[in-house]
Amino acid sequence: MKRDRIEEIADLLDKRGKLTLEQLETFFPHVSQMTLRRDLLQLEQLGRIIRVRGGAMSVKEVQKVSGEPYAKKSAIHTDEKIRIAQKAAGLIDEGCSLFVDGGTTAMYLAKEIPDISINVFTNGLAVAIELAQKKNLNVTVLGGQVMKDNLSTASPVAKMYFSDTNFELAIISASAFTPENGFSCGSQVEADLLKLVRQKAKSLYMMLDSSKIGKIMPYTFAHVEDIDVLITDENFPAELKEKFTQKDIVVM
Amino acid sequence: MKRDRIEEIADLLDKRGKLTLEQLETFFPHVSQMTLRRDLLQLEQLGRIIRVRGGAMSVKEVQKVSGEPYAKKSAIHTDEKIRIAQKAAGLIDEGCSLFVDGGTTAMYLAKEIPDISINVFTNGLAVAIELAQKKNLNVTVLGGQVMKDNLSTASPVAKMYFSDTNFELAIISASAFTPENGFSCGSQVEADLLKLVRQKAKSLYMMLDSSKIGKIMPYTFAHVEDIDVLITDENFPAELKEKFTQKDIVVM
DNA sequence: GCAAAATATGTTAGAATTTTACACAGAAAA
DNA sequence: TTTTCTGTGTAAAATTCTAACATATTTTGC
Repeated sequence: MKRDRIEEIADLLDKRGKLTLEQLETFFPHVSQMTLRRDLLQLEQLGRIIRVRGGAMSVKEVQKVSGEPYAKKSAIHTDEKIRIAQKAAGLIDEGCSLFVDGGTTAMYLAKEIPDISINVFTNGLAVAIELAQKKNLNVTVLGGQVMKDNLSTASPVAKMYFSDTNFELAIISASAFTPENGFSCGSQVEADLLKLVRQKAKSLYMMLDSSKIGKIMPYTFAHVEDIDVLITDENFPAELKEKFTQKDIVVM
Repeated sequence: MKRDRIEEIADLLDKRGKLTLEQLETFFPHVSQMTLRRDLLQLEQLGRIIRVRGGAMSVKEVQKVSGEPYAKKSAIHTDEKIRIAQKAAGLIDEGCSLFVDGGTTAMYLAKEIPDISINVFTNGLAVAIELAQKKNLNVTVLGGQVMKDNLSTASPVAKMYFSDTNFELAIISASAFTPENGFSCGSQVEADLLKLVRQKAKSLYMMLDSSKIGKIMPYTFAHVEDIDVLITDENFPAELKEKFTQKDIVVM
């Protein structure tokens, strides 16, 4: 219930841009002001809002003024991505080793991953930082040249890491998808890395919000039959779902 | 004069991200707090900053993804560290390759590093993200297990990176220093990494704020004679300075 | 299933910040 | 020169925030 309330506050703030504590109290009459304050504090620590005198405002609101590449990108289709991330997080079992990519969807996943004893490998700096907050979790970041647009690393050197590391599960996301061209992204080194991940992981879960369907990016790193589970939102077309389920791929 | 002051405040905020009123007062000792408040109000109305409790933050800063427990830690001895970082940043030439560690002092250095064409290697995630904001600069992050307390990576695997990379200069900082025990830190893998850096770099610059003098941490990674330049603050004891200059080490 | 621990919440007092109001000085305008 | 306006300073008042503790609720470990 706390989690729900905090999500609701974040949504409200994203919608309204700015809210005073007084306003928040009318929205949540059954909890005390202090609780709302504490909720705001948490949201601030998550980086989703900033607290100002009297209340708080959403980070998105601030970003309207000027657009930093990464932050801006992660502002679109927030709700879908969070829901997808929640679904994905539910599939993670204690004790497992998994790979998570460095995209914006993965960032939401990182926030949803429970604080249990698991090993996570990632090429995303922001993802790594988010995961490092959790006590029981072990994070390893892949080294390499930092790509400025999405704050993830990708380099041929990353292969070296994989020679000594193992993970059962990889949860990754794509920038684009069509049935013909498969899952694709905009960077060749990233595609190379993800191909490697695909080969290394026993299971491959793909997160794909429906806004990416029908788009094609230059580098394909996986096809329909390569994945085990597709995690998406309600707007995912039924006829496409067929294509996956026919190949025994779970769509959720 | 009012216009100039307001511009200066805006610039300061863009650089530092966040300032308290108290800090602003030390920057502008000749005007009253109330005047500064009024300045901030104007900047807020212009959309350039956001006023938060205690002070204000630049709009740019809000867009950052940075990790919070880390941010908290970096609040102590801020002013000294910034001054040290500024000195260090002044020593960086265009076109060079350098290594920067992942500590809090390094974080300030990252903010001060000019946006020129250089290659930077680092094991600090927050440092890497900060540097990734700069267009002309090329950042490479060392992979490895993420240490939760300081958001940097350290792993034996990092050595692999060094086989193929070269840098003339390393600017690093220590958690503790005594003349007898040298420069030390709290993590063995980090110490190993820094030793490697020391060997690899042609020049080694050490940032050390005076609060760290006299402390001893478990793992020493460098001694007095290993470094080329020591960058410190005004409170650095004169008798210690002797020890360095005797060995032809520049203290600044 | 129970006890212990951890987490979440409520209540208050006190601290800190911000605002308001008014006074004063100096520059610009009449 | 006088008046007006802008910039500034001072201090009290209003508001917001934090800290501390008490209580409830949930989770965890056995």
